[in-house]
Amino acid sequence: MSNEEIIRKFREKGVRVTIQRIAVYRAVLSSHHPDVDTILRMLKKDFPNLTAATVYNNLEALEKAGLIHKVLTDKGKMRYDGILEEHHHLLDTEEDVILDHFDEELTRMLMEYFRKKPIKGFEISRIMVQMFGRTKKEKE
Amino acid sequence: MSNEEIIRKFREKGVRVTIQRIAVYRAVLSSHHPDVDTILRMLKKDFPNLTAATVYNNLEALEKAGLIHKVLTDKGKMRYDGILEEHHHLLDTEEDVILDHFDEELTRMLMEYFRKKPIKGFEISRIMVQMFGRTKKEKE
DNA sequence: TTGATTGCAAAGGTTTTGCAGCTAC
DNA sequence: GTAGCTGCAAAACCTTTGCAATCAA
Repeated sequence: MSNEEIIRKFREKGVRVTIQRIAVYRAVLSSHHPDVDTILRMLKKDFPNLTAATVYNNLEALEKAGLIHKVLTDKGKMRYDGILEEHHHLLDTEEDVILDHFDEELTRMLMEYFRKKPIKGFEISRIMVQMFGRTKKEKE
Repeated sequence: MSNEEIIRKFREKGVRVTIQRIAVYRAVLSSHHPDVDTILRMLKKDFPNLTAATVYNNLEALEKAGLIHKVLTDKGKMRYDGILEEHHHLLDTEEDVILDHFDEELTRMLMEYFRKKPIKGFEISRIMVQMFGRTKKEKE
């Protein structure tokens, strides 16, 4: 994505443009669920003075603007996701594994369900289904 | 629940019985998604020497035994849930609050959905929907 | 008896905060 | 000009670990 494109996106969302913020955004887009430390390491080359505080600040700003999503690992660590596509999780109850599960039909069905049957006193912004179970062993 | 009942449950699951463990289990059952600190404070009266380490140990043991569930807040904090009945969660993205959402229709709809459209290579035993969003302020 | 649990203290790791100087708008 | 951002250091926070004494089975 070109810088101009990113800057346009930021402006659209009322997000201030700084080179660090653009870099953080790029880092999230270009890697798979990075955590803060990973992002820091990725950007240290270009921004030797960059610190965790700034990365956190920017991730928060980008998330508030709806440009990225926060994902929590099973251990409660923050990771970030630049793919805004809704997805769900398969959690292995024995092996501590989380798998992404993309299922547009499911997502749509749930959105529709809650549109018809809203929850009193709660405004939903995102729905995620967690399926607990076991990964089936494949015959070999 | 009587002590005898709890002890029977523990034995059934092969969980060692200690008074601290019983107390931690009671604390989870009797409160809403408590975090470790809340449990500690609840039990300090009766167990002045109780420490976080022991609470963590016991929560882990109880979770492994399937007697309670671990839930992660939107902020990545561990909370525990003693309700094993199927239900869903509303997670406040601002306030570190978890609300239970009982909705049999939703649960049934999802079970039906996955019965018709099973996930290849994964056997579902429990489905939980997490809805992230904001608790709406009531007009006063 | 022996393997698990407790409680204490300390460490570990992640995220947040305060603040002075700087920057985008 | 001013509200917001950066970078630094320190603090805050939550969870885990090591270990000696104790306890359940």
